[in-house]
Amino acid sequence: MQRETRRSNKERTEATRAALIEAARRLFVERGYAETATPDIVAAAGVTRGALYHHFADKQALFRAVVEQEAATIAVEIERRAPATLSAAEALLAGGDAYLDAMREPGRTRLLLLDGPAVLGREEMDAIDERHGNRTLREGLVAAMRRRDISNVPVDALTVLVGAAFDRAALAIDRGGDRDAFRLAMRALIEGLLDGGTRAHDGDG
Amino acid sequence: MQRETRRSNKERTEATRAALIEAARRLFVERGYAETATPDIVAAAGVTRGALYHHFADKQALFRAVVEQEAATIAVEIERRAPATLSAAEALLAGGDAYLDAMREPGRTRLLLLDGPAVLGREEMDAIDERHGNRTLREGLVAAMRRRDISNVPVDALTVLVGAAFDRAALAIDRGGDRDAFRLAMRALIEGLLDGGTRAHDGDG
DNA sequence: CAACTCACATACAGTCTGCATGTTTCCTTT
DNA sequence: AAAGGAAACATGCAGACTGTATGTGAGTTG
Repeated sequence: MQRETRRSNKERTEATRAALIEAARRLFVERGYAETATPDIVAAAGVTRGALYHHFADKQALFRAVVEQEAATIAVEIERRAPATLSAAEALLAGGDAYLDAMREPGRTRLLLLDGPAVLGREEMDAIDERHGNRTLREGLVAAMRRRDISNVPVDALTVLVGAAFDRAALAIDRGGDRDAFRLAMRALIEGLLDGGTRAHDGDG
Repeated sequence: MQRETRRSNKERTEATRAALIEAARRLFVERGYAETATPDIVAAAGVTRGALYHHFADKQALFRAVVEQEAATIAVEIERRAPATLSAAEALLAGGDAYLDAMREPGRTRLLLLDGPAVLGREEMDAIDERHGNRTLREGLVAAMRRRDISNVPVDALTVLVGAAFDRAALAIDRGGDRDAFRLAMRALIEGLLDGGTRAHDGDG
C-alpha cells in the first residue's frame, strides 16, 4: 500500500529513531534492560530489527540514547525551578527539591540509577551527568558555601558525594520511602556543610 | 579413574559450591554479570552446568551468593578496625576509612555497587546491607550525633544517604579518584552533621 | 544388601543478539 | 527527467546462551 505522505529521508530517520527510543524507554522501564528483547522493542515501535541495527550500533547504544534523553529532560525541569534569580543557597535547595520531584516520574530511577550505571558503566554515566545536571549542582554548592572556609575541602569530590546522596534519596522515595523524611535528611546534610565544619582537622594518619 | 579421597556427600557439596562461587566471583568481576556465561563459570570451576543448576536455582542465585559472601567479608574487616572500645565519633570515622579501604579490593565496587543493585534490585541489596554493614553505620551515626538536637532529623533516612555517599566515594576511588580528597569530603559531610545544623527549619512548603 | 536419595552429567528446546544480504525509497547528477 | 547511487530499511541466518528434563553412578540408610 501507499504511504500517506512522502517523507524526506531526514524525516523518516527522525521518526524511526523517535519511535524506537520511545518504545525502548517504555519496555526498559517496565522490565529492565536485560529482560527486554529487541524483537519486542521493534514490534512496539512498529519497525523491524533491521531498522534498529541501522540506526544504533547495538542494543546498548539504543539504551544510551534513552538515558541521554531522560537526563536532558530532567535537567530542563530543574533549571526551570532553580533559576538564576535565586540566591545560591535558595537555588541549591530548590534545585534539590526539583530533582527529587523530577525523579518521581516512573522509571527514571531505574533508567538513571540502577540499569544506567550497570549497563553503561560509571564512567559514562558520570559524563552524561556532567553534561546535563551535575555542573549546576557543583556551582550551587560552591556558591552556597561562600561563607565557609573551603580551602581544605575538595569541592569536586564533595559535589559527587552530595549528588550520590540525592540519587539515593530519589531511589528510596521511588521505592515508597517517606519523601519528607528524605528531604529533611538532605537538608541536614547540606546545611551542615554550609555553616558547619569549623573544626579544621588538617593533618592526621 | 579413582578419586584420591573418598568424600562424603556433604564434603562434595561444600567443595562444589565453593568452587562455583570462587570461579563466578572472578569472572563476574572481570567481565560483569551480563557478559559472564555459565559455561565459562563451570569450566573455570571444573564442574558442569548440571552441578551449577543443582546447587543454585539460576544464574542470579549464584550471583547473589557471591555478593552475600563479599558483603560478609567486608563487614568483618570493618568491625575489626572499628571496635567497641572506640568512642562513637572515632568509631564512625575509623569505620568509614575501613570501608573505603576494604572496597579497594579489586572487583568489590563492581559486585556490590554496580551489578548488585541492577541484578538483584535495590530492595535486596538493602536487605543484604542491613544484615551486614549498615546497622553499624546507623548506630554509629546516632551515637555520634548525641550532642546535637536530633529530634527533627530522620536518622534512618540520613543513614541511608551517608551510606550512599560512602558507596560513591568508594566507586570514585576505585576509578582512580584521589582517595584523600574523598576522605576529606566525607569528613566534611559527617562533621557538618555532628555539630552543624543549628538552624531549625521546622515548617516550610 | 537392597531401596533410596543425592550429586551430578548430558541432551535438548526455546530465545536472543548481531550480521549479511536483499529490497525499496529517496536524492543527485547529468 | 532518467539513471545511478546512496540511504533506509526488511529478511534470513549463524552462533551462543539459559534453563530444564532425563539419565547415571556414588553415597546413605533400614
